[in-house]
Amino acid sequence: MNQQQSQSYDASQFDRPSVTTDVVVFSILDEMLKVLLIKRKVWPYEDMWAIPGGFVQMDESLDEAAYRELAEETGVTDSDVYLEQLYTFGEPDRDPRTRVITVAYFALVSADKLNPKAASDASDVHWFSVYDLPPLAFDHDKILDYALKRLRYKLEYTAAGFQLLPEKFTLRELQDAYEIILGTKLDKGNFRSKLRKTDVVESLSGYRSTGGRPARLYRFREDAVAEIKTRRLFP
Amino acid sequence: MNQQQSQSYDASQFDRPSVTTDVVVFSILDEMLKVLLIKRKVWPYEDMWAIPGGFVQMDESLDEAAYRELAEETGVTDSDVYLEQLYTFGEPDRDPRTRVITVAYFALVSADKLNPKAASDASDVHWFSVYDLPPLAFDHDKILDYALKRLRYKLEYTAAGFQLLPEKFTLRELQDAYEIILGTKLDKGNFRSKLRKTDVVESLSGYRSTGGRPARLYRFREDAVAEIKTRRLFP
DNA sequence: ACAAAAGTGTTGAGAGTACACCCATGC
DNA sequence: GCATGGGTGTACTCTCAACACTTTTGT
Repeated sequence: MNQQQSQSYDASQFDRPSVTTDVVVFSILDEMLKVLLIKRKVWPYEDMWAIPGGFVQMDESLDEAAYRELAEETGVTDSDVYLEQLYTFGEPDRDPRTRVITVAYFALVSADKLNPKAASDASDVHWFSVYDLPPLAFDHDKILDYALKRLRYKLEYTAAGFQLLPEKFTLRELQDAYEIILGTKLDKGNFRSKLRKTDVVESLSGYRSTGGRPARLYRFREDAVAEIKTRRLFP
Repeated sequence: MNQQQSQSYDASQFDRPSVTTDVVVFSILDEMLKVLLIKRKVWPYEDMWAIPGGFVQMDESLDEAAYRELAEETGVTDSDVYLEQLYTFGEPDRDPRTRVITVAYFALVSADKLNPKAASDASDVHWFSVYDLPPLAFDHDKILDYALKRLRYKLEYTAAGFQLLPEKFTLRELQDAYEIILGTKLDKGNFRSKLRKTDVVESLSGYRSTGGRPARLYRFREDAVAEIKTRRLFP
């Protein structure tokens, strides 16, 4: 049945799937890459952890639905966050109750933007290290795997990682964030020289005292174009 | 309303959106990058061109729905084609009839795999050059833009482009395909030397006669890992 | 012999990487 | 002074990109 031939076809008389948006929320807490999960209270998968999400309302776009879910769970507003559509999961049997198609998003939130409730350890909301995850409801392990892959990929060729830091930060803190997410050590000198070339940060007048020499504070330049040419397979 | 709290929430009593899959089918015909469009016969957007697609059935996955649509329009089977989920479009007013959420896919099909009907110029099915498109129904211009961007991007760092060629091909034909899609001239020597390093093709015994020296035939190596490390923003 | 297209090699510029060294502060 | 972490420079290697060159066919 083609959409193009459907004037005489009244779709409303047929079964329609439910559509939800689920948001994989990442943040850096306690020097670990963590993800926000919610404990289910009801069948199915009762008492298991799940990615926050909910039904898309008839009058809101998918992005709006995702922002709404994100705000409900973390208290962050649109401008404070990086949100990107990830993938749409639609296996017929992924939810035993009914056909549910889930448009998954992933979000990067700076720890200092989280509201107290989301940052606290309520029994039904918890931040888990991505290296120490509990069993997850539905196919949410698949969604989380996918989100983590995309986050790492994104970080390697864009400046999205800045969304995980407070507005002012030192270069060491920035490098730490990258190392935590990518799971590798980076060279200090090379990290900084490349950063200088790409013009994505600007130095501020302030300093932050550390164990040794105080570190200059920087901030992200809003107008910076922070995408790098990819190395191509074929020239 | 959270999915997690929805045991007592019977979603079926609420309105649900319709969900469709639309497939942007690319092929190389007459040495041009072309896309398959279908002429609408009914309101809305009557007599305008549109990307082929249709409703997702309750017992099929999104991928299956996309494959089914693709087969209906082109006659190609699963194994002959590259198909990838693109993005999900869900603005509330994108279809004036009812709320429709569309999971868009893009496909690469070799011209020699197309069945005669799809390859012919029936009045309601037509291959358009991506540089000479008619006005499109719904938000299909946006979908097509997005698909083209992703196709080019994909081609630059994977070997997906092979799906657009017949099984046996010369290196010149491969380079032509890349030039057509990317819209730029490539250097013959560099193209070939990089290809040699990456081990994605193997030479066959046959030759194809051309205007000058005959060209050796090659085929794509199924087992080849054809993804390249991207150049990273930060080292 | 010459045109046309296949196919290979060379070379300078710039990017990537490892590592050494200097600087400013607290104790 | 010296430990600690911030900050910079250098030198070697590898990739990129332009272009010149050789090879094999048809006419």
